[in-house]
Amino acid sequence: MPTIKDIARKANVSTATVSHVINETRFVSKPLKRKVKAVIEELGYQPNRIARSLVIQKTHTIGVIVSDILNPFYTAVVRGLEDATSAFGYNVMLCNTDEDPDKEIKYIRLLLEKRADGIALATCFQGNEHPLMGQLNQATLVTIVRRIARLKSDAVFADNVGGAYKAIEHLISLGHRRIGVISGPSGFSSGRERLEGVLKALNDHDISPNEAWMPTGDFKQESGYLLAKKIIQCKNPPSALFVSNNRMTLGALKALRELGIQIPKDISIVGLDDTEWSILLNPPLTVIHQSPYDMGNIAGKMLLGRIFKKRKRFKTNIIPAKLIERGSSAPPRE
Amino acid sequence: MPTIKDIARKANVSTATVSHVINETRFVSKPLKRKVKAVIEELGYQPNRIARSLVIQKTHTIGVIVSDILNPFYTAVVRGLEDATSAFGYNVMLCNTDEDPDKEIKYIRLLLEKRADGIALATCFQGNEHPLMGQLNQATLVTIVRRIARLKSDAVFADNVGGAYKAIEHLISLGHRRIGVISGPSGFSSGRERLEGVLKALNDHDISPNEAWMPTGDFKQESGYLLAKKIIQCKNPPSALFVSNNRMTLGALKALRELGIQIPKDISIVGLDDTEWSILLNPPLTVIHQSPYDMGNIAGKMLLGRIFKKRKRFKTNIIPAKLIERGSSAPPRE
DNA sequence: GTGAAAGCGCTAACAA
DNA sequence: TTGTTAGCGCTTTCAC
Repeated sequence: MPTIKDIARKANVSTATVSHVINETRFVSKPLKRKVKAVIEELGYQPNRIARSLVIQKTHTIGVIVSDILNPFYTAVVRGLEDATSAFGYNVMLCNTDEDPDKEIKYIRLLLEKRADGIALATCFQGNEHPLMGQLNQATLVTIVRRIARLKSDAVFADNVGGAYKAIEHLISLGHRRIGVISGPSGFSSGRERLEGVLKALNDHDISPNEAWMPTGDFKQESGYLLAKKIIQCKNPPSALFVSNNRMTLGALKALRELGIQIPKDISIVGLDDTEWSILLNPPLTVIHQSPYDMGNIAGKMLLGRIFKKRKRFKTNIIPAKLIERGSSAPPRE
Repeated sequence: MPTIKDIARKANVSTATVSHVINETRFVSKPLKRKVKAVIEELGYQPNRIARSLVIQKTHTIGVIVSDILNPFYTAVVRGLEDATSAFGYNVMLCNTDEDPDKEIKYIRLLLEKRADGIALATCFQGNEHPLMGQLNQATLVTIVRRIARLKSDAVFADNVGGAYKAIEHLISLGHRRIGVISGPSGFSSGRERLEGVLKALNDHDISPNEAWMPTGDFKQESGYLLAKKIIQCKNPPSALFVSNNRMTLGALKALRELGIQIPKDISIVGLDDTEWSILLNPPLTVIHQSPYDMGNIAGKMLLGRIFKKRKRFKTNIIPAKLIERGSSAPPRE
């Protein structure tokens, strides 16, 4: 594989000249430029970006860490990030943690050692701390989806409180007062804030929450399945159910189908996250849409902004959530 | 940011020794080792893998090029690839082409210049050639999903012929003889081979294909939508429909719903690719499952195999497709 | 057991 | 307008 030296030798110029015609970083006369380009073509020269990165201290690589790309929410986040950054010549390194803290640590270290120019992190650590806080604080970082309270960084989150509030408000406006909720782990800001929105909405309408209808899941399909069954099978089930993420919604819908529950006749359902299949269900699913693509896209832009301009103050960007009313929510039977 | 020299100086050893304790690549006495590690810890040293890559000529990076990660099929492929390679310390660079040849070219060049150790390519070029054939032939490459006939490389494909054959055979076994098919572009091996499987199955059962029921789409949702409408609205519509990829299936299902067509009463449906929502539909969707996760996983392993062992002969791996019978296919009305 | 130093393939300051 | 060369941060050969 030819190097810049081979090109220089064969074209009778210096490596500096070759470098400059490749990067258009200083004037080179027409004839020389032509000759260099011809030799590059002839030898099939491919500049070595590793060497280049070592010198310029930039890799044009962005790392993105999510729990699982198979979750369409994260798929969209990653796609948004890719679109935002690839337009500027950046590549994205995809890292799936499967909610495994060890994997997250491993990946952060790897991205740091590979000198990624930026990292978008949807952490799987619950709580306000992160074991790699020290290094993260020095990195070009944007935290996404889940907040790490003690970490100073740019951030992009969904409006979890608002989204959950809208879901509950919608059900209340339909006449429901017996409302079940499957929430997520309170260790995640997303879980905590969604529950907060739920409680706020209930409180604003003088409905006191019923513990039996409000179990906490782990954001995974299986727990949506199990908890939905539990809620339905309790002596006095609610007339409406809000499920606070798309995996658990999937599980809950499976449970309802198995139990032969009719939606929305027997129970109204509102899910969190719109998906490509929401509209295909019978009835189509009412959801809170969180705009994951936009979240990723904005995260990418914030990262680029920081890489280019070196802003000082950190910014947090809250992406609005909106209610999409479809057939799975209707007034209660009574 | 400290370098290996800083560590060496502070620990009173040579850079060679530091390097060797980091990589465990030659014996270092206990005391020295301890001291070096202490200094590394103290300064928060993070080895620079860019510099390392330049020397060892390995980046531990795999590039994967697909048309769109938002398509759950590719999501699964990428996830499988990531699992296979990350276990060996590799990172994956995600590249979405949106079926845009220019983007594909750009990404291949970029991956080559960044010296990715391997590339998994699901091309968007139709036909037997690839404009970057020369460079691809020298790269560590595995072609996936879509074949590039003239390219010599390892390969992983679905059994498109067999999958489509099973779909049609299933419908025939239910009693259908009026079978519609929405195929994909014949420029893609996936489109061509699926149609081949369809025709073979029809032929094996002495059914002559009806052109009016067998339009060719472009693998995108919109074309599934339009073509399904067209098929349903023709004077003499079929009693069963096979849709040859998941995007077009999504579109076709939307069209049927709009037209108020009952599945499987009015028409039986078989889709290609299982999805997380197939089972939630009413009725659940009968599909041909292609094991995209396995495809990605195997592609990753083949890449690693080639990186480690430098095999000489190329291998092509055909992943079997299987029929998953669910409620959307049933005997015809008559 | 350990160290000195060449070199991986580039960029860019400095010189001409 | 172009060339020389130091150095980016590592690995590894060769010497001791």
